[in-house]
Amino acid sequence: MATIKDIAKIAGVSVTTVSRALNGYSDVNENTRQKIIEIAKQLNYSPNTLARSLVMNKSKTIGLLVSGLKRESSKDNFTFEVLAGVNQYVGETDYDMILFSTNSTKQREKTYTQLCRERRVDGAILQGIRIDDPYLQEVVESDIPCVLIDIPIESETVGYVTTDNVLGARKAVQHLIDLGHKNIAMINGYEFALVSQKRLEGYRRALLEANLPFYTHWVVDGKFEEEIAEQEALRLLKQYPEITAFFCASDLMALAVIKAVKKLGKRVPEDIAVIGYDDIFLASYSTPPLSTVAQNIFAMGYEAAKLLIEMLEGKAESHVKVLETELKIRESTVKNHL
Amino acid sequence: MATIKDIAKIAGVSVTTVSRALNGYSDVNENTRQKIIEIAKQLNYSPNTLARSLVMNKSKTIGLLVSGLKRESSKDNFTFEVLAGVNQYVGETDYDMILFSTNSTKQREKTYTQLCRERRVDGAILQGIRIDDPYLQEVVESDIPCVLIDIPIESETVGYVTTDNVLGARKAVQHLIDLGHKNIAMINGYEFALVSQKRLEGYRRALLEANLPFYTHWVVDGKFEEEIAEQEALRLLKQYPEITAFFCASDLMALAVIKAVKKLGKRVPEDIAVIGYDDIFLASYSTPPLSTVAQNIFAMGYEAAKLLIEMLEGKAESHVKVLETELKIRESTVKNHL
DNA sequence: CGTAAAATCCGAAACGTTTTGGAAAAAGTT
DNA sequence: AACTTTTTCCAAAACGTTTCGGATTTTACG
Repeated sequence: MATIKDIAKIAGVSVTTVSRALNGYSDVNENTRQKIIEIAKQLNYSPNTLARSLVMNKSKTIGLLVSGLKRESSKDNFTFEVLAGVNQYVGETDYDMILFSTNSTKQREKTYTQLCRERRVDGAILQGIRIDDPYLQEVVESDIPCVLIDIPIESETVGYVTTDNVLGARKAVQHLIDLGHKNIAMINGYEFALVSQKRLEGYRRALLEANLPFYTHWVVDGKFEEEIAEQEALRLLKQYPEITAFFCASDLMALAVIKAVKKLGKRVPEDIAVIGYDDIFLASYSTPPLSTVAQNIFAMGYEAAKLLIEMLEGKAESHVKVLETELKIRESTVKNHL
Repeated sequence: MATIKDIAKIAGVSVTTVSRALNGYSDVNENTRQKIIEIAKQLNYSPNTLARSLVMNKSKTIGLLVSGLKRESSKDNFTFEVLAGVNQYVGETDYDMILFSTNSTKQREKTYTQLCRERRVDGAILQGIRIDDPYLQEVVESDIPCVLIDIPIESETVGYVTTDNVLGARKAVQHLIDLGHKNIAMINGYEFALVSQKRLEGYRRALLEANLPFYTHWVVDGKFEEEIAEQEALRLLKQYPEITAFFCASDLMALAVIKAVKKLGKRVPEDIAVIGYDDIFLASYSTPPLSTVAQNIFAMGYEAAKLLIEMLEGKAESHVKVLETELKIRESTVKNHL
């Protein structure tokens, strides 16, 4: 493979000159520059990024650390959309992206930090890492610039992007209240998931604002799993027949709740209204189509990449970005809506 | 960041020894090795892969070139599953993976080959590249080892993994024939898509084997798009009322066909049977659940990565892998199945 | 004890770039 | 003609690693 040296030899100049010519420095004669470019083209020259990175001490590479890059996670394609968003922005720059999956064998042997340092990534984006993951702390405390998705930690070298989960949940519950519901249960996700805490907060706030009582026994964790959500919904519906609406922390769980409602011979939304969270692809295809709080996950990925690269170039004003959510009203809460 | 030199200085040995100690060579005393390892640990040393790759002339990196890493492609998450599969296998090795998306701005400026050569990937996996993409030829003709997904090109340096699309289609159509259907239309994908050609071939073969006539006007291209598929199905159903079944080259199109059938006031499967291809997530959730030909896309990614790395290590017996498909019979062809 | 063999170590070159600090040549200015 | 300035070029060092070829020390053995 042709190197800068080969070009230099043929052109009869030093490697310095070739390097500077190819990189557009002004201290090389335009004629020799053209000659060099011509030769480079003929030799089909590609710069060796490895060598360049080594001497420049930056790789123009960002690492994307994701958990949940497994088969099952194609249901909610959160990870995929983040990935696509990151990829989109990265593609607009001269950075490349290297993908580390954390549920691999490697993870157990090497920490995220090690992976990043070995590959000399300039920065990293972390997605789907659990808040109690010991390695998370390690990355955050390292000097590797990184931006987190849905985890609000901020420092000199770390930023994050998230959506306003409190507001999102509030809007959802408010929508139910506006429809006249007074007895609204919540199927939450996972106690230690930050988004769950936030969405619970939004649920509570909405009730409070409407002067409705908040019952802790009407809030259950579905662990983001369909089966559990279905069981819990069945239990709640039997135990508290006064419940007329469900707010669920994920669409998948909301779909499970609908299933439960149907099993009891009741109708959605006439008897029980159900609203989800995420706006996964399935939501608009289900029967009835699911009302939900849409997050623009693609945008989260895009903004995360943008933020990270701005941080790397030292031109980030803020280290945090909060995106908007959108209430999508479909027929699981309002019959014949549009 | 600590280097091998720092370790050498502290340990009072040469860099050579440190290198060889850390890499497990046998010509270093076990005591000094332990001392070196200890120091490395204390300095929190991580080897610089860039430097290593530079001198070894291999990067232990594979490139994943995908098209279709865009927002819309989350419907059929083909790309995602391939990615997950590749990632899975790569995670089991000491390789890492760098992701190139071809629908980015960069693509227009740099060819795939350039991207690969600059980043010095050892090999590449190509997914979703159109068969008439001029850059495809370039990669294949370059000396970069690569494996293609669903494109049967084989050479010294290129292999591929695919599923048996002819057989898959044949099984689907045979299933319809077994149910007593004699007038079966096909909604195909895209003329230049290889899978479409193969599936058409399978459709034709199944008809032939059953001594049923093959009408070219009963085969239309839906371009893998829902709207087109729906329109074409409507047109066919009106024009040829004798049609009782549809074989579709993708699940999304099959769902669109079901929509069309319903619009005409007919029932699936009683009046019209519909079978798809892919087994996307949505297929099992639709009403009625969609019969389809399932491809294990995750496995395709996994096998692609495996094949590539075997090729890189020089231990690949064959350069091609053909995976099986599975006929999934649901209620869009057989009422009350199970 | 002397020598052969084995064990342990190391210096230096190499990988392909960028960059620093000038040097040489050309052009401009009195 | 004698300078200054500008333009154009380059040698050498540096980045962090691996590896080749050999040197030195220790051990084994007669």
